[in-house]
Amino acid sequence: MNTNTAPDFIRARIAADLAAGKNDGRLVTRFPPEPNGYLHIGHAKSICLNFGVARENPGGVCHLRFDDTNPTKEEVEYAESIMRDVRWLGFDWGDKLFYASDYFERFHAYAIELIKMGKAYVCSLTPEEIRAYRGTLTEPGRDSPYRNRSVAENLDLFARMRAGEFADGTHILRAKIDMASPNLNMRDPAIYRIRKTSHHRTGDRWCLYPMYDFAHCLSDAIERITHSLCTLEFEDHRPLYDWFLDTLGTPYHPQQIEFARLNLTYTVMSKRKLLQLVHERLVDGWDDPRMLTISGLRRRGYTPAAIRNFCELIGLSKKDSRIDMGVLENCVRADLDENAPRRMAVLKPLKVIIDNYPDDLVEELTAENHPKRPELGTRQVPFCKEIYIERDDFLEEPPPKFFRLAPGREVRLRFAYLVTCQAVERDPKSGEITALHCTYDPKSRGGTAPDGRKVKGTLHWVSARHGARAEVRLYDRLFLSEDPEADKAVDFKQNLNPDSLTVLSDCWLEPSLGQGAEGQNYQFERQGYFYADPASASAAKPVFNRTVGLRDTWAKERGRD
RNA sequence: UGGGGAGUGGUCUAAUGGUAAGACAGCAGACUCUGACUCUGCCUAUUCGGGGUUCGAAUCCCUGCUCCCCAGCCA
Repeated sequence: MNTNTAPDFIRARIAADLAAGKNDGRLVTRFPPEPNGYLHIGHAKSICLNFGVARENPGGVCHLRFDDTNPTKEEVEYAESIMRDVRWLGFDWGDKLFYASDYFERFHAYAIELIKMGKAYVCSLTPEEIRAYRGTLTEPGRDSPYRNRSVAENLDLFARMRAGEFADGTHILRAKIDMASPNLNMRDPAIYRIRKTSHHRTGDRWCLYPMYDFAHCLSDAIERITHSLCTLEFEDHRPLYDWFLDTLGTPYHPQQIEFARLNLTYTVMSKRKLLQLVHERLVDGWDDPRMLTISGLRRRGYTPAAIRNFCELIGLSKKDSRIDMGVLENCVRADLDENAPRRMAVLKPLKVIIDNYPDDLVEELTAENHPKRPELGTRQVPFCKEIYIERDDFLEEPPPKFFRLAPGREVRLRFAYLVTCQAVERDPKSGEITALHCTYDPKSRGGTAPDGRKVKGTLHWVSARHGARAEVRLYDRLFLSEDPEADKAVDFKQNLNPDSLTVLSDCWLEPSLGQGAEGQNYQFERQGYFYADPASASAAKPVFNRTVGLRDTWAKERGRD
């Protein structure tokens, strides 16, 4: 699918490193999520990169490492969902599962080393004071009054911090770097803060926890990661990443390389905002099919292959960009077109009575499961005098180029018969069309007339006497504007699309779809791809989620008037 | 008027001093028992602007502009 064979700048660099014999020819990457939320499509890009690069190179390895250094935000539920999602996407970390929290003792030892070198100190300023001392983007910061505490005093204080003698926020351990650095990250950044919170893995063993900048580079070094790939916003953390490792003289010094994170139109990607949508119940949980989380996409009916292909297609660079949602949609269409079995389902039913069809006759007609893959076989679909067709497939006054059903017009019922509309039945009060009367050509069984006459329109249908009733959920984009976060003055939730979910509860499925379809992808012919919602398996009637509609040039044509 | 990044068709990505390529979108058509799929053709960039070096510049130099990130005891 991706015809552009040129490697991206990261793969090119890795290839060069490998060719130059760097890192003894090893290649080790890592995917380092914080277990503070569910994975989304943006993480998929990183997962495909890190695991992909490892898979592509002989001997390459990718670690899954939980960056669990902040117990106030992290939960096991998240860690579990992350593992499930990475696996579902088709990647395997083997026995390379790590937790930053497993290194807490080593981090602590490194911190003490820093103190002994005179490169770290306990600062007892309040958070507000620290901010004031930090200076601004254009003014240098000022040294903390605690900056010159003796090594002995720092050691003592740090020990007492660990022992739990101090309350949250009263002291932190800081690196002693340069309060005048133009890079704010270098103005004596925090290394350890006190958090009397129990951790999802270490319980109450610790009351002080390392900061990201300290923990991440050390974790990478401990695991002997060769290429530490992260997003652009960490670019100006790289000097700090390098400072810690150089200052401590770790046996190994990984290379951090940054790339642009994924943005998509009509959605938000930050975990913080997704969490808000979940907590404020604006969506139906992390796996709401409108969410661009991995679990949401899964429940929507996306396939791992489609997501992987998408990640490959969009490329990799350092340029801020926003990918059109249509690209993602095309990727599932492509996968499902090839792999999803076809079925017929009527979403907005209109009854059709075939007047010249025997009252009690039921015929089992043969329908192919996939037009291009005969090996996927056929199925039998019952046909009788009363059927449903799609309301949109009939128009009393058809406009030009409309070649579906209309009074006096003949169309084909897919895999069945040619029928001609003879009369319209309507509600005398409302005038609403309640049913159509048609006649069929008995000689057109299967869908072709022996005289070879052509009909332009083919409609899908379901037997009104045999079909299974179902609920179908149609999803539209979650937000109204391409970039819901564009206007910083407006809450992004103001941009939510009120019509992002449409529930159709009077849908009719061909009988083969009535039960046991959960977790299956189908194409409902002429409509789109649908996924039998596993979360609704116990509902009274089957529930199908629309993954994505078929490309609809007729709708486009209509949209022009 | 600090620091770090980035600017190539509508959108992504490639071309790494040798004369702008691919994909998606769009448009037109062919095919069709899915107005799908597939196929064909077309369209859109003198590469953010301005200078310079060079036989030759998207690539190198100078200069200007625009956008993104950084002032958490978040990651």
